[in-house]
Amino acid sequence: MSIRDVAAKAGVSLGTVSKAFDDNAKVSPHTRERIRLAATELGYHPSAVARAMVRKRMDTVGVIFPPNFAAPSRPAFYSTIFDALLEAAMIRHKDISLCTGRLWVDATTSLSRFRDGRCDGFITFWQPAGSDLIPALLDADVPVVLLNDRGSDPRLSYVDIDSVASAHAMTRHLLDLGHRRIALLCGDKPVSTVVPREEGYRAALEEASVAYDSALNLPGTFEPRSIESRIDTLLDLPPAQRPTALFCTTDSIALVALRVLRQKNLRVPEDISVAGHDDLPGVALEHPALTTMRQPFGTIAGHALDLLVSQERDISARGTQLLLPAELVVRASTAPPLITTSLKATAPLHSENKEVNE
Amino acid sequence: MSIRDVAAKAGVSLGTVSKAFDDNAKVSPHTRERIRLAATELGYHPSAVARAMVRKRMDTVGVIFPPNFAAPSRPAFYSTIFDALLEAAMIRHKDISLCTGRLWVDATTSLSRFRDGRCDGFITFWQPAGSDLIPALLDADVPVVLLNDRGSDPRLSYVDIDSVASAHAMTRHLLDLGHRRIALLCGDKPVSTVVPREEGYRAALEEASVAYDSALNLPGTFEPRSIESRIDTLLDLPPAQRPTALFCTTDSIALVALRVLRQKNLRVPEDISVAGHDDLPGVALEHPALTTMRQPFGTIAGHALDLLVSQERDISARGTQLLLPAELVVRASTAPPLITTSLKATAPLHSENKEVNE
DNA sequence: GGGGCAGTGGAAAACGTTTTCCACTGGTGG
DNA sequence: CCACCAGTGGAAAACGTTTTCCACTGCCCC
Repeated sequence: MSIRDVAAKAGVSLGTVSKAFDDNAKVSPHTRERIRLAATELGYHPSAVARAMVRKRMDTVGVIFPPNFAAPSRPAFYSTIFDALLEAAMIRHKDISLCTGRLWVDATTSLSRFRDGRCDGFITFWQPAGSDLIPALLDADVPVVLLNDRGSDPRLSYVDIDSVASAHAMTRHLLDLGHRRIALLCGDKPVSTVVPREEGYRAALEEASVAYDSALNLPGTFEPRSIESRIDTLLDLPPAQRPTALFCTTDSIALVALRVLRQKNLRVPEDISVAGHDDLPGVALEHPALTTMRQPFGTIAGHALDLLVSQERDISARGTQLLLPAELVVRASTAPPLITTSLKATAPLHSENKEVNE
Repeated sequence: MSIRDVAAKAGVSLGTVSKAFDDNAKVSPHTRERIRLAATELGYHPSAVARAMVRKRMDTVGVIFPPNFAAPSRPAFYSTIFDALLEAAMIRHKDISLCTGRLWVDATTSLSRFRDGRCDGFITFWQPAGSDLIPALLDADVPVVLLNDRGSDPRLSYVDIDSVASAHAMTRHLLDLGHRRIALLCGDKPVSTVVPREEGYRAALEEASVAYDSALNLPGTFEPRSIESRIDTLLDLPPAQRPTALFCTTDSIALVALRVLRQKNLRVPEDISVAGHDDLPGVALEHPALTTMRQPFGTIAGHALDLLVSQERDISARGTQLLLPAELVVRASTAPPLITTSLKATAPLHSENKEVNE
C-alpha cells in the first residue's frame, strides 16, 4: 500500500502522487482530485518515516521535563506549559516526543535521540546546577530552546517572562492598595523566578520610598515546609513589623500559603493579602480567588516552537532571547490592609500611586 | 556521515557495518572492533529513521493519557504509571511517544499516528463513556493494551489489578483490627476501581458475617467536594452507626479524606482509621502514613509493554487479559477502634480472623 | 509560422538502513 | 585429494518517500 499503488490506480506516475499531497506543488486540480480519490479508495496513508528519511527531519520536538514532572508534588506549572506546548505543536504540524525521567538528566540520552533523527530539536526547562544538558546540546549544534528560565550562554535561545517587570507590577499593586509591609516568598535561588522577581519587588518598593526589610524576605526553598516555617516566622513578628501582604513569587507557593493561613484561621484578604504569580489554571477557583500575574502560556509555547524551528532551518539563528510581559490579574485575595499602625503613611502614597496606575 | 563512510573507512562493505552493530550477526570479533572504532572516530550514529523504514517499525509506543493528565487535580496515579512505563520502555529499547490532550480523545488522531508509522501500538487508560477510541483501534487491527481498567471486547488486551481480591484483603485487614462499621468511599461507577472493589468489600464483610449497610457506601464521584460531603454525612450518623474506619478505594480519595478529617480535628487512626488503595508514592510520608494496597506499577507497565510487543508481532495475539495481585501495606493510618458500642461483637471474631490471617 | 514560455506530468536519483543470497576461505573427514 | 561445511564478508535489492531535472503540450506574441 505505497505511493506506487496509488500511482498505478490513478494512472499517473509516482512523483505526481507525491505532488498531489503537497498543496504547494503544481498539479492540475483535475489530476489532484483523481489521485486523492484513488488514495482514499485504497486506504493509502503516506509514511511519515519514509518522508522523514528523505527530508531529513522528523517534525518532532523533544520536550525535556524535569524527572517526574507529572507528580502532583510538582508545581502545576509544568502541566500547564505542557498543554500549551501540545496545542502549539499541533497547530504547527509538529509532534511532541516527551523526554523525561531521570535518564534524561544526562545529555547523552537526549543527544542520541537527536542523532538518531527521532527529534529535530529540544525544548527544555530549568536544569539543576551541574547539569551538562544545555552545554552539551549547544556544543553539538543541536537546536534547543529553554523555557521559562534563562541561561548565560549567548548561543542559548530562551523564552521567559519579564520577571522584573511582573514582580514590579504586583508589588506596585499591593502598594497601591496601601500595603507597606509586603513579605516576599521565593523559592531556591538559581531559578529565574527568584532573582529577577526579587529585583522587581525591591525596585517597586524603592520607587514608593518604602524601605526594604530583609526580615520580610526570608530565604527558603519551594518546599511546603519551608514556606510554612517562613510564614510562621513572619507572623511571629511584633505587630508593627508584621507583613500585611504576602507576595508569593509563584502560584504554587501562594497555594501553600493560602492553605497555611487557613489552618491558622487567618482570613484572606481581610487579615492578610496574598498575591501569586503565573495564573495557573485553578487559582481562580481558590477561596479566595488568587490575585496573580498571568503568564501568557500559549504565547510562550508558540514562540518557543517558532524559535526552535528557525534553529532547525539554520543553526546560526540560535541565541534569540525573548522576555514576554505578564499581566496583572486582580482577584479576591488582595485588599487594602486593615487599619493598623502600619497604615499611617498610607493616605498620601495611595493617591500618588493611583495616578501612576492609570 | 552514513554507514557508507564507516564502511569505506574500515575497509569493509556496507552490509558488514550494519552487522557489526547487530550483536546477533556473525562478524569476527576483529572486524567488529575495527568497524566500531572507525564509527567512533567518524562520530557515526545509525539513523533510527532509516532503520524504521526497512524494519517497518519505529519501536515507539504511543501512550494515550486522558486529556490534561499532568494537571495536579488529576490523581497522582497517572504520573506514577507514566514513570513506570518510561522505565519499562527504556529496558526494552522502546520509545514512548506521549499522546494526550483533548485531540486524542477522538480515534482518528491516534490512528493516523499509527498509519504514519510513527507508533507501532498504543497503551491507553480508562476512556469516558461514548469514546470510540478503543473500538476504532481494535477494528483497525492496531495493537493496543488497556491499563488499569477492563474492557468488554474480547479482542482487547488489558492489565489490571485484581481489585476484588485487593479490596477483599483490605476489608479483611480492617475487620481483623476489630472494625465492624467500615465505610466505603468510591468514585464514579464505570471505572474498574469501583465495581470490583465494592464487590471485594462486600464479600469480605459477608465472610465475617458483618451485615452490609448501604448507609456506609454512599455513591459519589472522585471530586474532593463529593468526598467531603460524604464524610460529613457519615460523621453525622448516630454514634452506633458511625463508621470506625474509612476504606477509600483510591489513595487520591484517601488523601482528601485525611485532609478533611484533619480539618475536623479528628485523629487518625485514634478516632477513625483510614485505608487507601494503590500505594502512590508519597502516601507513606503522609501524617499518618497511609495503610494501603500496593499496586505493582513496575510489573504492570512491564506486562503491558510485553503484551503490546507480542501483538505487534502478531495481531492475533491480542485479547490477553491480566489481573495482577496487589499487596497489603500496613502503615500508621489504621488501628483497632476505640472501645465503643460497636465493639461488643469484636472479641470472638478477632481471634477467628487472626488464624485466617496467618 | 517559429521561438519562447507557462503549465503539467514523468523518470530517476537520492535518503540510510536491513536483509537475503552468494562467494570465498580454510579446515576437516572420508 | 576431494567434497563438504562453518565461518565470514560482499553485492544488491528492498523500504516509501521527496525532489530535481527534463520533456511534452499548447499558447501567445512577435
